[in-house]
Amino acid sequence: MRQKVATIQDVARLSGVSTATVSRALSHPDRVAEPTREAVLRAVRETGYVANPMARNLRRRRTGSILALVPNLANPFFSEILSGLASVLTPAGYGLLIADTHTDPAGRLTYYLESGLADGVVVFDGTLPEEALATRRRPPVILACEWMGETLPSVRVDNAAGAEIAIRHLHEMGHRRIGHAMGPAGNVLTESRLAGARRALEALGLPLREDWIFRGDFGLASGSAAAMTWLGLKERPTAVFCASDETACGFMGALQHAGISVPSDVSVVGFDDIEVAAHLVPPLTTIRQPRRQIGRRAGELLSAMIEARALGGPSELLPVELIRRQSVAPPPPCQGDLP
Amino acid sequence: MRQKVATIQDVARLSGVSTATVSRALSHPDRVAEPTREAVLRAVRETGYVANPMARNLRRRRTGSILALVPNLANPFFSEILSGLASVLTPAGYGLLIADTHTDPAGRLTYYLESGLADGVVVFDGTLPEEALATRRRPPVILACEWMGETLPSVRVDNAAGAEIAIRHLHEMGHRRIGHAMGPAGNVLTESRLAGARRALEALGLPLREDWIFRGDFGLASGSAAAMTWLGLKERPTAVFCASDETACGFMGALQHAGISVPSDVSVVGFDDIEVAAHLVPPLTTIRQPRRQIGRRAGELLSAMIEARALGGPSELLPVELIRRQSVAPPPPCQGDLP
DNA sequence: AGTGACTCTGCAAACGATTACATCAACGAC
DNA sequence: GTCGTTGATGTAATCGTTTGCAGAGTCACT
Repeated sequence: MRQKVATIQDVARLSGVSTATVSRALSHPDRVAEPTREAVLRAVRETGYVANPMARNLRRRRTGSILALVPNLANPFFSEILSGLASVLTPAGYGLLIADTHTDPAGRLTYYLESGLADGVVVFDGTLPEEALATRRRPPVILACEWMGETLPSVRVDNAAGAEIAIRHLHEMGHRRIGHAMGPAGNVLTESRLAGARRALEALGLPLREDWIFRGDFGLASGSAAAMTWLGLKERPTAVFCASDETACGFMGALQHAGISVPSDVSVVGFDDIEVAAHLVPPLTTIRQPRRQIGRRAGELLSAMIEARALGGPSELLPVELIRRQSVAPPPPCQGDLP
Repeated sequence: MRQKVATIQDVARLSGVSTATVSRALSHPDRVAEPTREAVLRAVRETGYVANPMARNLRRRRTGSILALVPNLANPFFSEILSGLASVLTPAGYGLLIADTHTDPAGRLTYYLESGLADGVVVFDGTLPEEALATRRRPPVILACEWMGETLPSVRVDNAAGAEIAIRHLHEMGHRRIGHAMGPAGNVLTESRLAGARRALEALGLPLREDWIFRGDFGLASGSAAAMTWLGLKERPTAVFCASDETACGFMGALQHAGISVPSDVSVVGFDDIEVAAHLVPPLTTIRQPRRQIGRRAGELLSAMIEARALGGPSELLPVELIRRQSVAPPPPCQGDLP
């Protein structure tokens, strides 16, 4: 029951010109005489003509869309970044195609890159095999948040620096026994936040005890799990730096459900500054990543690469910021410093 | 610096057959003789040939993608639904194109529908002008969560019933003074949750006082705002049913920051069961919407419509469920029932 | 009047696949 | 030996644009 849609031929016939002229009247208005243009536009209005994007793209050898590879679409962390991305891509004439790399079969990934399905790709998943992205005849690629090696351009924050700021803040508030709830093993963010935390602690002359490192995956549940581990500890850290806000939220929640008070009994710092952080009880002190801006810059740099037909381009490091809220307080007096 | 990619012609030449045979060997393997097929496949491997989707789609008169119109991409409520959607669309051979209807200019919307950019559309934004969707020569459209009139098929939950369940639960727990934190005006979800709440209250012989209705927009901030209003009330409801979990979270947070205790001083019920709800303090009692399943069913129904070349199709109502957690308790004894 | 220069438009060739139709060989039945 | 059938392949049209090239007209200047 699909209507037959008007083609450029119909418009040409109706306005008494050739299809070439119709095409020009629409995409290069200044290359066609005023009266002709008007006739064409009238015919366009009359037929309701809209150019077929497939045909156009085939001819122009482009696709008009950008592909975002997201590790897990269900993770709200990405939604705001995608929103920033869309806000710059749409005006630039690109559609945003989204694929979830965890639910997609792995082989599909190279397909995405080689098929010419997109004019450019934004990769949010640093765990993708690097060689998959190294394939030739691929469109420009930019990494957002996560990154790999030095080869591909990326937009991200200085994660290690963020971790250092978090640790130093806890130290300034008097904490000497500091733990860390990690992200997933093998992830660059995990590694560099851990490294930053470790570096800061060493600079302060504090040990990062192995049993104060809680393995996780950035998720809520892994925060709860860390809380359970914390509860079982004989010697507990008085503060925990969580590798993500979600984890911090799960951690605080589980602790409080168990009757532990935050920040009186234990202080918590997160990472990301997701929207809910300010509304938690207590409001979460955290390291803010400018997520919307990450999306925007990724989009801008990528369009520039496409424009320039370049496979490489500049990277960008955006600033992080410590957001002080109420999940951090001086450590409980009874516990004192380590010797 | 873009590599010249292999076309079907190259494969044909290399394997010594016609392009027709190459095409058949790839898309209808059983229609071509065994040895020929092998020769073709070998040539494909050798050249690294991947069919150009633009050309294929042009010829097949399809696009291979589905468009999701989301009111606000930054809202995590949608991420899990989109994830469910992607999980059924990808295996079915469709890409997921996403557009944010709030950042996109309005005119763009009709363009999206009429341009033939997508083989089908999932609309999450019930506030779109209905006539925009009524346009002819549009692809199949399905509404998810929100809905309009009776014309278009939709996948959603029974919002009014959900609201009734919430109210009845509060009533069973002893509450007689019940308020409601609304969603945005003019939204169908807002209307039907409000209507459900009102109906349940009337059935129980309880008034829904005007000053116990807090206007909002489903967001966190509007929850905080409702809390401020609540604090300023002379006569306060002992329980508030919030139209979304985000709002409930903002509401509880702000109340607790002001020293009010949940659920001892006031009980709260949310709507949605977003992931964080279980990790809040106290864990939030809420009405669960099967979000991932909403996405999945929307995808399935939409593919069926596309398959059948039908502009209409069945709607689907998915069940809601009361998730009892700890944000609801009997009302404080001192306040008693209304006369 | 001849000559560039310039503007506007049309012709027709891409773009890269799919597929209706034609062709041809092999085969079995009569 | 002929005919119809079947299966594999090739030929060429088609999808709906964009765009290089060329032709036609106009104008100004020598």
